Amino acid sequence: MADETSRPDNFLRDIIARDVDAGTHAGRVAMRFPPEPNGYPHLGHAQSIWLNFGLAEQFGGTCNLRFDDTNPETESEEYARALEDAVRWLGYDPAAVVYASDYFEQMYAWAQELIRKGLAYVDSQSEAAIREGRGTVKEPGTESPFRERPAEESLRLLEEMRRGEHPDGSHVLRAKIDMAHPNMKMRDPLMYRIRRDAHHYRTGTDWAIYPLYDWAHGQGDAIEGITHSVCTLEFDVNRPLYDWYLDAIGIPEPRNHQYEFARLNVEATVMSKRKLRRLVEDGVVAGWDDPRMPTIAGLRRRGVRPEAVRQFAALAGVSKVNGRTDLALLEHAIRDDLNGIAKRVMAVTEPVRLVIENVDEAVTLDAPYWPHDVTPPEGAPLSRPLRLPREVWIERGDFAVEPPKGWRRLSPGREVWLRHGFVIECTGYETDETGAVTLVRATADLATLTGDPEGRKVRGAIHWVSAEDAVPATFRLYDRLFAHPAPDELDDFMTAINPESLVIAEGWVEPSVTEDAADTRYQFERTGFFWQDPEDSAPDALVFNQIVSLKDGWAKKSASAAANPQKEKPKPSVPTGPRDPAASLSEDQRETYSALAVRGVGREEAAVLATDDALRGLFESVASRVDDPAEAGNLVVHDFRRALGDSAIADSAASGQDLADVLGLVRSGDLSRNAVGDVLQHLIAEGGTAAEAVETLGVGAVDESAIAAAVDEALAANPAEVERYRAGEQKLFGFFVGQTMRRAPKGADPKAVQAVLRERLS
RNA sequence: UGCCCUGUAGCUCAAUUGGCAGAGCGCCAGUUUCUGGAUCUGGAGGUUCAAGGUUCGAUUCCUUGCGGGGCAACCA
Repeated sequence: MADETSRPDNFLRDIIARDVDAGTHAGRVAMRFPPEPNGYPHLGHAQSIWLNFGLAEQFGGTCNLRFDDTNPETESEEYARALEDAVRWLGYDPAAVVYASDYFEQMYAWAQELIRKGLAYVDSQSEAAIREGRGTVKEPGTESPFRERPAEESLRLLEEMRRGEHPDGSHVLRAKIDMAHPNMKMRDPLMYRIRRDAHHYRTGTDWAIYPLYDWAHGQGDAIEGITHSVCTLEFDVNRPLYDWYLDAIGIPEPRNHQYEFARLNVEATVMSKRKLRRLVEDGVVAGWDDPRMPTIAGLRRRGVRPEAVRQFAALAGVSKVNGRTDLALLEHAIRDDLNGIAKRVMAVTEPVRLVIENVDEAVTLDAPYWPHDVTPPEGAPLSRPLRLPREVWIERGDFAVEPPKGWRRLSPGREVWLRHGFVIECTGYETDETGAVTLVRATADLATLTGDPEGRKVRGAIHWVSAEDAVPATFRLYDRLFAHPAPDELDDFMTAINPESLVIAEGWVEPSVTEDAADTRYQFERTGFFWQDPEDSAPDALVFNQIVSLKDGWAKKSASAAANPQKEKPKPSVPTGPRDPAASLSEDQRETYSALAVRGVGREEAAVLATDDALRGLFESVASRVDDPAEAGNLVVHDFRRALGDSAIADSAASGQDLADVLGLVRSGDLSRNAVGDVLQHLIAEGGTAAEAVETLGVGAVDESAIAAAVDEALAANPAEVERYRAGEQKLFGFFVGQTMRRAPKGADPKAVQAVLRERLS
């Protein structure tokens, strides 16, 4: 696969790399792209495809294409096919093409198992009652009266549901978790619903019940041996449920885990299926493959190549922040891709006739297809003959009766190059009764035909086509579909439609194009990249789609001169003022807080301790052994808690005595403050005494000579920085400390390092 | 009366896991040019959301506040 400009890193790559290094799945990486076949694929899918398949590729892993077809009412074969086409068009080959519906039988067996284990039950409440019972985001739910139904009864009902003996909505299967769970997804989520009369595009009427997303997704991942299950951000609240189901059916570690990233949004377009459908149904666009659509089909018909789409996905990057990517980035990726493969030819989209008065016989030029700075693709023709006769078409926009400042094109009395030809000077023009220019007159300087004679400097060059030889053509000039950067944030996104998103122009193209393959991509010089519309173009009626325009410095300059540049106003800074750390404490907690503060514990630390009984217990245990409550508070609240990470205090093997010993070692100078974290981590995980931990970790006090050696090494390795420091860049001192700490033995005391550094650098 | 995710340049993302705040795109200049493209060079642009705390040292750890997003479908 072609090399994309790859980002230095993204967090998903980091996670996978860490797992591979740790040998978590014996180094295996298995991804999957899991679309629901209920709509046409778009740029967002493209990024997901790039991410999943690309990541798998990078780590020598596999990636499946799995259709998440658990909802028979919205899904179809047609969509599934479009999705698979998109994957292959983007250049990826799935290790396997699979379907969630392949696993229905297995999922059913697991569901029975959950019922037997008392982890699931058939609920016979109405849909409304279930909704009611779920509570709200701020209030706990209530348990269903069917929650304790005997397993045999649930089993029997489920079997009947499966066979279609119960009408839609009469029963559901629910997991038995916790109706008061702060995460709504965990309040006895539904596993199966009845869709008795639905016709699934693959399983037909075999099933009368269908699994819900959560009860299907992780299981599919597990069956396929997926290692990293990547999905979009809104599923982060589903992750606990994903893991709960895997636990419930007994999938052991190492197993599949879910990670979330932010879906792609692009400036001036919409990406939701609903909105895209509205554009099609309201006739705003010509169809799902209209070149203005952000669909894969649209991009494809526009003439964009998969290389550009992949490049764009890579450039856009991956993170957990919802943002909106500049359209300029997409356009850049497209231009960058086409720049090296599109031959340059000439076409005039808005023609006006130019008569060269001193030319009678046409001149035939040998015009290069490629500019000097592009190396042509292998085997590509290098040039074509071009007839330049007395009359040619030029672009209406390239002639001005009264040229504005900075004009480099034609106007009365001025000179320009006719691209590949000679310099002409405008001698006059004709207009019709409305004042519109109908014809431009010029004389050629034939001496310039073979090159630029000494001392002649003509700034501009305009493109043209022979009026005698050119072929008529229709040009579809596409622009952004929406005139607003974020149409989906509007009350009605349809009000933001850009009326000029498609301009159809009738003009002329040079005859050489009729000899090219129909899917040839061109740059029409000074206009943009084009190709023939794959549906509507015919040899005797050429239709060209603009893939992307060229960057137009002149248009930008005139536009920005017109619109008065508005300066961003500085955001008003709201003074926050001093804060009471105890402000959000309850009455009781506040009392505890005050007592701690009086004893000398820092206020921030006291506030933390007041809300956490377990932590406060540990603190008291430490404080009773050292006579400095402030230090004990800092150690427990900051160092200990950080070292603890995600584990619980109860799981810590470190005692109050151990922590007190650590403080003692710091005080006596036997342990650097810098190494406290490592020692604590060791004590928490392994137990033992503080002294032993220092010993095993080798972070004991470091003698002066070793520090001096590290300092010298650090300074020697960064001579330029030393010079800058000596020249007055004081802030580099911290940099040297860091460099030295990295080289010195683990237990080195930064204060000692600084002392040596100061001496060496003075 | 909640829970989760998340705030770094105009935009999209980095920052060797606590040690000189960077890149691409965009923008502005200059270079080059028979494409106002491309190339090449340079530049501007930062209170790392804010205030406290821990630390020799904080974009990174802690606390609180503020902003953005998500969660109450028998959708995914």
